[in-house]
Amino acid sequence: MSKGETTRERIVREAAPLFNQKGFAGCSVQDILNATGLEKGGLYRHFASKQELAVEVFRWATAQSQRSRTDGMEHIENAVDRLKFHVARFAEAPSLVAGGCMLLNTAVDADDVNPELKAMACDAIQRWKRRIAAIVEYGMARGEIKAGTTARRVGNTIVATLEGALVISRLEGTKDALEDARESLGVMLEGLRA
Amino acid sequence: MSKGETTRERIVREAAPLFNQKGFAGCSVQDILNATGLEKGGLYRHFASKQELAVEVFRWATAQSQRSRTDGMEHIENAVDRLKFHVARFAEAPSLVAGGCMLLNTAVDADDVNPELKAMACDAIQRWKRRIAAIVEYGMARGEIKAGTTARRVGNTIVATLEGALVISRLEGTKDALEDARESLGVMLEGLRA
Amino acid sequence: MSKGETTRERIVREAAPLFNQKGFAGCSVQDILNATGLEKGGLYRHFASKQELAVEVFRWATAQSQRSRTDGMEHIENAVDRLKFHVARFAEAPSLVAGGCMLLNTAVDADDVNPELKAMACDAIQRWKRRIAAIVEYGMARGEIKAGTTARRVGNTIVATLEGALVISRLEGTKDALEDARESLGVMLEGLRA
Amino acid sequence: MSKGETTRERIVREAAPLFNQKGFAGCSVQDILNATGLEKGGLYRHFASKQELAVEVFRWATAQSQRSRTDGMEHIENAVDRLKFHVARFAEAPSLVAGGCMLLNTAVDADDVNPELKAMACDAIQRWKRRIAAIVEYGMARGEIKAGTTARRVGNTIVATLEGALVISRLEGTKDALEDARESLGVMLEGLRA
DNA sequence: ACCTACGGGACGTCCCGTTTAT
DNA sequence: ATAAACGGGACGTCCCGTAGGT
Repeated sequence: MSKGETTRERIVREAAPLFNQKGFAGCSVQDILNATGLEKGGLYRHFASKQELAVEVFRWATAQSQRSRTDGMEHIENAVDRLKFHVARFAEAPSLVAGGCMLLNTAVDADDVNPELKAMACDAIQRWKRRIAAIVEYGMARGEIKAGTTARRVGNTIVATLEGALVISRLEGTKDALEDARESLGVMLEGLRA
Repeated sequence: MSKGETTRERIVREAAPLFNQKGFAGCSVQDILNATGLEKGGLYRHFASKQELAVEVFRWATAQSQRSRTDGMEHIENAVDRLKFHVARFAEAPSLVAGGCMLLNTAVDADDVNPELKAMACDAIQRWKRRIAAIVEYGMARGEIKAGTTARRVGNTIVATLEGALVISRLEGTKDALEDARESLGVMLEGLRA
Repeated sequence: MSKGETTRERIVREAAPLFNQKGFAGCSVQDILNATGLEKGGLYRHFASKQELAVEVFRWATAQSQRSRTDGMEHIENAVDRLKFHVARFAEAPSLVAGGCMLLNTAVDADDVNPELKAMACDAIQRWKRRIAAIVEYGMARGEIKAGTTARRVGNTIVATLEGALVISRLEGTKDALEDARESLGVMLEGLRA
Repeated sequence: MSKGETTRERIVREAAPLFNQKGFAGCSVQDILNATGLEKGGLYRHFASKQELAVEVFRWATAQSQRSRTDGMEHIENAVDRLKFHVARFAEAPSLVAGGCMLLNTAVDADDVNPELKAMACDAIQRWKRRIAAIVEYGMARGEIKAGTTARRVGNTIVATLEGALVISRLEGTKDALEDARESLGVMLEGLRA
């Protein structure tokens, strides 16, 4: 890996928590320079604009967290158990990058203001939901989950509840909300068993 | 109401969607001047700082939305029905101010960056949760809800799921997520009946 | 005097030694910000460009040093004595601004590179020479100086010798060159007496 | 002379006027590349840094001009005449490199900013002054110059006056100042005859 | 010796939030 | 309530000097 690539990657990694905590508008290029120890020239060699860097950061963070959330999941046979495992994973380690779930933060931050990031967030959340729905369908095919279950609804509910709970958790400084969400989702998922 | 008070209230009302859509850092004082037709001096006569205005906006928006979400609710006798009504209300009219639920937006926007607003958001969300929990307890007292139900968990779950679903809905531009959330919460609430 | 004017003047005063010591190209805007404690916006409000500031600095420094070099001179009746007084003044206090005579420094710095500053330096040096020539002519009119003396030559010689000596003095870190120049010019001026 | 040495010397020769006219800070490496037709790599093969090149340029220019100013001087027997010849030489051909006397320019440019070049300029000017003083002493020994003449003062005066006059001349675009300096120094030197 | 990559940092424009004078 | 003044600082472009690879 060339020196430039190493630097570029390092910038992304070190900028991620800044964008995630301060938001796009609230995070200045200077903040990033301070964090990385670079100067303007050093940064803008690698990214054409703050926007381009933010996009790269989002892409990187999303890839990171998806990997961490699905790692080891495939070893669980039963679909319901697999979904419960996924929920538990999130409740235990909800964010890899300081500042909470970058997906949710970006969704809120970019919504009315940054179409490019908004589209990426939308895409990422739909991929996540589809992954859950796929497990539900797989479970129905295997007869582990009640026929007639709406896969899409399960996806929406799990994602919505977990993300909402994370916001509450962070606000309160407790894991309560995440634990309660896990519990409630657990009840819901048990109710799906065939 | 004096002329000064009217103007002050008008500023708050017209600034609310701007803060809500662009976030605190992303919304400039100039944006507010453009929206209100005032000049800088005119604005700073009413508010000592952008921060003070944002606080006022948050206070106003929170009061607004609480009123709208509880209006008429007290005519419903049964606790479970009352909770379902509350959920439905949110799913139908999730935000009064353009830009989504100001509570959630502020929670995400202010979290690592604006302690004053963060504290207010935390406070508001806890009041909301407590109101739900109170209904659960009232339902248990009246024998409408299973004894042993964890009131706090119901509050966390309803709030988390609704807020999470709203973010997804806005991102996707569909009501799907909100509808699915309502459905899932409906199932959960039916499960609470004694 | 308004606050802005005060600041503007302060910038000029504090930038003067920087330009004088580092030269126009060698003195960065950042150097000036550091010295004044201002930020970009604060500086560029008062000056449209680094060039404009440099011009202002030169104008100010020139006015300063002319005043200091002619102060009290007019009380000396005899023309030769007046010239000797002028020479002594320069030898004793050759520069008010750190970095040597701004006139000479600018002449050298700007010569092939900054027509605007060059023209100003040229103008200033000619005014200086003309002032000396005027004293010579006044001395001839009063019969204190030999008829037929070339006033212009006296001006050129005094200015050239003093400026050259100042450069040598600063280079060597001694007053030797300035003292020697004063002595030699003294001999020359005595030779002019009628 | 190897090809490498030729190129190195060519760079020095072609960079000299650039440094002399623009100053060290004002002359970019790119300027030198344009003048020499080299690329960055080609230049840095010969010089470790811009500073090293500047040093070499100064050394070269100083040697050049000393040679030209003393060439043929030794054929003049009488010390006063020899000094007058030296003065005349300077007045006629004051600088070999475009941009004026590199010695003076460097002295002014480097003074507060580049200790290495400053030391070299100081050294060069002192060697020059010492050469003049040596002629004065030689003249006194031969009985051509009044006993008791301060050799050092003559050196300082000649160098200061010539250098000062050159600056004025270049600024005004006339030879006037140099001619006047020659005339005045001539008078002074005649006054030294035993 | 060329060419390109690299990070440093100068420059100036624009807009920000606040204060002040009117 | 307006309008201008004020200083802070964000942004991005450009070029700088240097280092490596070819």
